[in-house]
Amino acid sequence: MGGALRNDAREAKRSAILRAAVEVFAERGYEDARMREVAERAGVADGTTYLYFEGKEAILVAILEEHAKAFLQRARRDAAKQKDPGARLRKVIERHLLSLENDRALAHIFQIELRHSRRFLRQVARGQVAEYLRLLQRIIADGMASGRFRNDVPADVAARAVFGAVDELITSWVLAERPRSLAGQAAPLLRLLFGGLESRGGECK
Amino acid sequence: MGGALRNDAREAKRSAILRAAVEVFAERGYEDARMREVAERAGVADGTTYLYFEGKEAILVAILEEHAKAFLQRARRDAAKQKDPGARLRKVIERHLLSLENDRALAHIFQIELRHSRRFLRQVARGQVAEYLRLLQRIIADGMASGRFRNDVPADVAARAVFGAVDELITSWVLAERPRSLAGQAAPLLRLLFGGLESRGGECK
Amino acid sequence: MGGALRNDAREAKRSAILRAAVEVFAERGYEDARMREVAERAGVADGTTYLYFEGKEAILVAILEEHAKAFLQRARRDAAKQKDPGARLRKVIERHLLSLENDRALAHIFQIELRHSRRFLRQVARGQVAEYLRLLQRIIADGMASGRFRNDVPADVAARAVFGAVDELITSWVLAERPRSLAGQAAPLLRLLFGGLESRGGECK
Amino acid sequence: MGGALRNDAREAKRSAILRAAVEVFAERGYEDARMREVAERAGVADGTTYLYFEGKEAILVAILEEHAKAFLQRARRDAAKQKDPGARLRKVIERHLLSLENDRALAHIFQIELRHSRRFLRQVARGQVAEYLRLLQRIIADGMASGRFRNDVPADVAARAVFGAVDELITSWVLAERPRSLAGQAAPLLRLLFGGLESRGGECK
DNA sequence: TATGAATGAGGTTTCATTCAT
DNA sequence: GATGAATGAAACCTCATTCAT
Repeated sequence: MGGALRNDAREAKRSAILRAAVEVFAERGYEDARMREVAERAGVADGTTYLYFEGKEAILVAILEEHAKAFLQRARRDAAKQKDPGARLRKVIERHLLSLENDRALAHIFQIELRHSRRFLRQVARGQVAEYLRLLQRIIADGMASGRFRNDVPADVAARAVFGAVDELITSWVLAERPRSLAGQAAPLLRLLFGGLESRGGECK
Repeated sequence: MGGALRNDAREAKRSAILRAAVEVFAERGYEDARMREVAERAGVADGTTYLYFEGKEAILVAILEEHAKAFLQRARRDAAKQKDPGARLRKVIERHLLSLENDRALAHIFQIELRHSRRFLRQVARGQVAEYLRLLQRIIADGMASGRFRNDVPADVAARAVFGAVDELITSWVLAERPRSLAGQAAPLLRLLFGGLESRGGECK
Repeated sequence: MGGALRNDAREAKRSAILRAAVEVFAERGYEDARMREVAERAGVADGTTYLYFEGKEAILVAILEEHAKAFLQRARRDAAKQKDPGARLRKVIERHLLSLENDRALAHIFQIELRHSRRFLRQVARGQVAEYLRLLQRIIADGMASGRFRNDVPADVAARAVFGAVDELITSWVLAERPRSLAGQAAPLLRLLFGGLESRGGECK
Repeated sequence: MGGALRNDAREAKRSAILRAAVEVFAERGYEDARMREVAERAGVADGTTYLYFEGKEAILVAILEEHAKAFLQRARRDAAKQKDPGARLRKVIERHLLSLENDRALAHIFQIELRHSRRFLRQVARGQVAEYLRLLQRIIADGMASGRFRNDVPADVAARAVFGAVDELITSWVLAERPRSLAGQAAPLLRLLFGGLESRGGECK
């Protein structure tokens, strides 16, 4: 019980450090962020951060994994609730946009700071993205199997295209001085992704 | 004649430095790249790089601007040759994919190293992207005006979605250990972008 | 108690750095002095010096201010003990000569290294000199008021002349390969400053 | 004759470089002065300065030697014209003050930039000062021998005191934002140097 | 467990000087 | 002689990380 309490305290401190890091990384950028400032803002001493994380980059990794994991869970749960692949995809994309619109500092980390170096991207960030891409790909493949989605495009290419489109919208939003609501762009984006650019000519009824 | 270096000799040295920088930046990443190595590989002394560029970041900017400008020019010229907005868009996207597939180190710089920091992105890189987005948006708007493209999606959202989809494919390719041909992915991507995910159901015969 | 360093330990380290700097600056000259050597001689790591001082020039300023302040205090206290302006001036000058004779490395800094640049002189070093000149001027003005000193010479000119004479003696001493005792030159210098060059002819009995 | 002409041209270029250096050194300070700016202002190419001087410091030395030599010559000639040691000393000091008041940039060099480092002072600048001190000392010794000057002060101490007093007045003037005429301070300074600080009491009628 | 003072590696850049033309 | 492009040595300082307390 004492252990549980101490575990709670430990967890709280860990969270404080992570949250402080999200803010500082978003404000100054990862490279220009100072561990000292992270520690200060978390209300702990410089050295204490190293009792919770291996180092600066480990904090970045932890931010990524924690949020990515949570997002993927929610996305999977959302998807599971929908029968139709179209609805599933829609739900996931909406979740994606909403998750980041609700936390701009975190969005900043995800869209920009996590894309620093090839090494980092390859070893860490893309692991989570790959996971996400697999989810998208599975939904799309299901849609293809059911005849709902076209099947003359490889599912992995489609998944990456969908991800890229969503991702770019979010990056624009993060970089904009006066961003327009992300959620508001979900509908047109989905219309586009589902129906494509071309107008469905009158030849079809 | 004094020391007046012929302009083409100067230009050759400048190019050598830029090319060396592309390679070193791609190999080690911008942050881990050493100016010494850039100079060495360009076959000049350390200080010489500073006669041609203000500093390390200026080299990154020069790489961006030089290639982005050239790409935009080619893309505009390509587009101008096509009457149909659909063909125009297709041409531009193909050009985009091909340009980077032909120079993997450069692709690396464009997809990863140029996205370092918010400051850099906002002030420099996104300037070029914005230019490119405007080109896409114009083509799409034309297509909408002519009835070729659907018009229930804002042209700027569509442009960003298209750019994002292409961009993500390239990033995957850059990060892949054994990348599949980019050009080979152009056709399915275009099919998807033009026609959307949904199968044009049997209702249309 | 955490890492709270006792104040005297901190003070000791600060002093060690300052003393090391006095020596290195005197041996190599400020420009040729290496921060690494200062740190080494102070027995701390390179970076530690920057925990105590903002930078190299800040160390030079600290040397100046610390010693100048202490000297001025002693000089004022000395002066206060004397009733007669003549005795006051004598005391201050003797103090000035002795202070530097006792610490040749420090004298070197004061006579030479602190006079580097116009900027430095104007902004920093001369501030302390001005303080000292004001002390001299006040004593001289007192002497004039009391009839002890001639009053056909502006007190500020007299103060600068006195300072200049003392200063030059010290500089000569600092630069000499085999310097003669500075204190030993105090008496003749004072005789000269008080009585002037001209012999007080026999006409005065 | 052709050689003479070329010599003139050579001499003119040498002078241009020296004058440019005086200005740049005075404006920026020796350390912050750029050889490029010296060359530019002299109207020659960077490398050309090295055909006339060994390097940057050699230019500083040349400035010193040229002007010091000329000054010493004039001072000696002035002195030779006067019979009385008092008048001789007065003439020399007035010449000293005037020479520098007439060329503030040069005065800056002499009072500040030439006092950089111990090495420089010892090896170069002080050589000229020593020469000057010898002149002063000789005059003073003459005055002592003739009974004009007191002889209870070593002539070399007196010479240094006189030099120091004059030197300090000039330094103050160089550093002052709104300097008062130097020549105007000659009379009181001389009164002080000759008569000393003490009022020659009424006992002397 | 927490602290925070201390560490020390590491790199961009400047600029006096050189030398091929 | 003149040029000016090229050279390359050299050092201050930062800051992630450690570890004695």
